[in-house]
Amino acid sequence: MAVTRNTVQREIVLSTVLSMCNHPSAEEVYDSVSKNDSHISKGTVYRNLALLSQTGKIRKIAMPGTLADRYDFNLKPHFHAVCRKCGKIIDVCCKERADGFSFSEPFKVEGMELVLSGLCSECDENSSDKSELK
Amino acid sequence: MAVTRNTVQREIVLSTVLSMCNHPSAEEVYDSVSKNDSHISKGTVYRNLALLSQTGKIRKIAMPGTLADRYDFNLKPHFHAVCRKCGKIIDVCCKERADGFSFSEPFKVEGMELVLSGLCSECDENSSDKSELK
DNA sequence: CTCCTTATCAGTAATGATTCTTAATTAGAA
DNA sequence: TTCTAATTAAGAATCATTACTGATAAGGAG
Repeated sequence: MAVTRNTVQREIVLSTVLSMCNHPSAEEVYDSVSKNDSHISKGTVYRNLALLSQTGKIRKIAMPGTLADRYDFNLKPHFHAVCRKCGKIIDVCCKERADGFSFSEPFKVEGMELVLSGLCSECDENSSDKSELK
Repeated sequence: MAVTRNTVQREIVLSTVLSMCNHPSAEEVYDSVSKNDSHISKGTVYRNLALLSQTGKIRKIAMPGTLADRYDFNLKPHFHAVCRKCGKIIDVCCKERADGFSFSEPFKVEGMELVLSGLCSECDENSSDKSELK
């Protein structure tokens, strides 16, 4: 419903994410924006990252636990692996077999967290569907 | 290294999780404990849930985004699906095929988040391994 | 059984990521 | 150009979780 406007802030946030190839967090996007271009408030960065991922311009990577969420310019379907020590994120392609992961670089898998999201049967039936939950 | 003691609080937290079959969050465990048994402080509940999952008594389900983490008494390997509306968690068995998920009850999949954790090649090599990252 | 070390506790302040609030600004249709 | 709703900056608020502090108690040594 909402009419989406083209703002310079939104354009800067988008181009910043597209220029960063390291799955940046909102904080890192904010830092990069602050360093390079004009000043954009942190709330605006968060809001635009959410908006851009909703409209499919970028992709949001919801990290487990209290780790900060990341954003990805790569829209092709793939999964991610986080290094427990340095926090680096590595792309993972999922082949036909469940056990056949292929990594963009070597990675020692210690654990995995898969969470599917959607609707349970009850909520699907009485679907006044407001996306109550985050 | 740390010698683990047997405390009543730890025993209560464990038995509470074991008695709850609905993947409770730390807050829900705290509520249940407060309602039934004696008083245990919230910090103690959090600490014991972490400790119990580290020692393999229960399993921690790190939820993506800002959703509260959950705990599971079921140690058998399986994944989880969260309802976007009511937040209910449903068990998912992963068969041989990547596309072959089987659910404990009907669920409409709208999205999935898979995050592998472990060590990238650099961190694996210079492994003074302190688990710096959460 | 008593003593002693130190893991653990209760209570609460602090943290960190994210969202919300409010008043001012501005994109873009009329 | 004018008007209005979308957007912004700045900072307060929220929420899950962790850290801190002084008090308590588990369990091995004697």
